[in-house]
Amino acid sequence: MKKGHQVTMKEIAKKLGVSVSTISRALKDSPELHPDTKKRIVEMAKEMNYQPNLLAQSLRISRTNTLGVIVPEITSHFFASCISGIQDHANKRGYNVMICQSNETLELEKANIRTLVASQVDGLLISLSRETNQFDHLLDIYNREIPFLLFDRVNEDIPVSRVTFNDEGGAYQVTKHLLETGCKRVMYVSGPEDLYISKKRKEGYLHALNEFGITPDPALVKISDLTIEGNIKIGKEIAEMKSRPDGVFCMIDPVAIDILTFWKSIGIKVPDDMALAGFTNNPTSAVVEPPLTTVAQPGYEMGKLSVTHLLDQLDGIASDDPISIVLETTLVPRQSTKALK
Amino acid sequence: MKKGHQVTMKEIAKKLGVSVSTISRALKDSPELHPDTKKRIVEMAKEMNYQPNLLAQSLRISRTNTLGVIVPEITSHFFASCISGIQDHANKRGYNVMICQSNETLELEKANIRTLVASQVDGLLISLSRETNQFDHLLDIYNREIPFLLFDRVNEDIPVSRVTFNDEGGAYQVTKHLLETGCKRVMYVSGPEDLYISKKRKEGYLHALNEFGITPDPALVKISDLTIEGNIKIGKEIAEMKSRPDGVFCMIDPVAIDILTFWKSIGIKVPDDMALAGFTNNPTSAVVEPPLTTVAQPGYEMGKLSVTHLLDQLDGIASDDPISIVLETTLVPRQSTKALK
DNA sequence: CTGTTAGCGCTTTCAA
DNA sequence: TTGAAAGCGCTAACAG
Repeated sequence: MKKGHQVTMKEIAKKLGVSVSTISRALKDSPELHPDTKKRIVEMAKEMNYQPNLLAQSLRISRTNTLGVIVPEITSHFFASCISGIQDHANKRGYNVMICQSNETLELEKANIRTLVASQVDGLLISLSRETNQFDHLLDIYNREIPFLLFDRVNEDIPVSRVTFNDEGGAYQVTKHLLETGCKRVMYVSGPEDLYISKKRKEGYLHALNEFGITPDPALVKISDLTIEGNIKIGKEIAEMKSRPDGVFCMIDPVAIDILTFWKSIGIKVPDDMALAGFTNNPTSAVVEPPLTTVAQPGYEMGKLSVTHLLDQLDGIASDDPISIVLETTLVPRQSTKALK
Repeated sequence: MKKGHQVTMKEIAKKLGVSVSTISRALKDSPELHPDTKKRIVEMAKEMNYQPNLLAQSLRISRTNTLGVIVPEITSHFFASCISGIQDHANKRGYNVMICQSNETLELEKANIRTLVASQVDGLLISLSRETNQFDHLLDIYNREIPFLLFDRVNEDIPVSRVTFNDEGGAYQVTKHLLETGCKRVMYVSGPEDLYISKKRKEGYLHALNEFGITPDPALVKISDLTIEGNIKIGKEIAEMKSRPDGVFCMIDPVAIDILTFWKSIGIKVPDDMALAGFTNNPTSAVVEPPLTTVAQPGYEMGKLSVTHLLDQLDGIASDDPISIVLETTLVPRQSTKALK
């Protein structure tokens, strides 16, 4: 398919018998033009349906007014919300956004960075893939002074700004809630151990246990690979334990939901047999039966704060020194845990 | 923040004392270069961490290898899946993707088109907003010969390719299913009437009724504005009808789920009091209680087919003549409708 | 085998 | 008040 030709300033200039620079000036409403010329040009531009070529502009000023975003996957409601927040607020400040997903692989994450950088984005907002356990690609763009920050899935060794939730605090809240509603043996189902959130949420879990004077029991920490099969496997293992926990806190909602579904199929009652809680507050968590106690993470807000901070840095409103923005989470108690007495 | 300077060919050239075009040739592995020079250049480029400037390349060849995508909202699981399919397969063919959301408004849809066109995307994949009831902006890009197609939320008056589901067929399947499982009075809860899918799904609904020799009852068609409040209002109206339907088919899952939740709160049992079905097969529909009978629409597949067709047209593999691609849907019977005898 | 030149569309000095 | 010229980074036709 031949792409339709776009009108250029040159063509308007020829049609009107003036120079290209005059067109340029007229179109950006320069004051040093004769009103008549300006009027003629503006009208002609409209008539010919002229649209500026952002590519050319960007090349000239070496700025694209475009930001790159890399998320593990777009179909996750949480990341979709982040993207939404990023996009709305980037647009508000005159920026466009290019979105890529790493599909949770290091390889694609690297490739995405390469393309976005080649596309001359003015900055990057990155949420790391599950696989990302080495950071050369990030240090590389850091050394090349390409402005970027990390959000949600971050790493603490890269000297750039980070936007995270208070994962430790959220996990503390929900574990405490389980303990307050009568659980004595609370289990933590984690994701892969080198994930930032796996660690942070475990800290919160341990913190709450400690506060209640409970010695952590290694048998009460399990690690899922976060696939459906992996989650169900954990559900099964728990069901078959000689001495089961009476409350289970899962690192993310999908784990809890998979376990819940499996338990229902084998007749385990939640919360009577075991209480269950998740983290993230996915839309799904509200409609399962029983509705799942979880911790709300405002994704849109995270996106908004992230992009705002990065643009503030780009625009010189904020200092270039890395900062850490921590968003608070909110406990959402539902029927999958018992009520407070 | 000052953006780090990107190495250019010019700088490599100066460092090596050769001309820029030699650099260019070496970097694209031109055969007409002395192997030594080539080697020196490639090594130096690597050492200096050279990355080609896609902007400059694009400007030169008047092609960006970038596609624009406009969806009503990214946080919908269905559209997120479409995007995922689009992105994966665009990348596979060397294209990047810029995604925008219209937030279901005509105004943003227009603005998005403007930006994407100004950014010189090579083509557009558009799913119309709910508000879109005039089409000047589409005719405009059509007249300007910018390649694009419509998917899912389409309009039949624009002479471009369309990718849709067999909405009529899916609605027929699910209505038939309700009738086969014993319902006598099946209601259709539609969205706004000028929505393409509202119409198409109604046709399928009427088709099934007709096949079962049932005269459509205007009291058995309701229209929701698709907000939570609107959906609940419909749920309430149904509950208060003197002669209720015994089966309700909702145009999209969220409507069914909102109604289900409301009904549960007032003690109406599904499917015993009334059977209920949706459309789309949102992840949520599988985990509500009872699980919702629905019609599966493979979003990823739709994205994949859409982008493949558009790229085929761009690459001259497919004809420029508009075609209509229709994807089949699958009935997913679950417990919110009674079982077949 | 390599350099020179021109040009993609636009903006911005510098001159007139 | 307007035009000419240079340049953003890259490629390709043309010349050597």
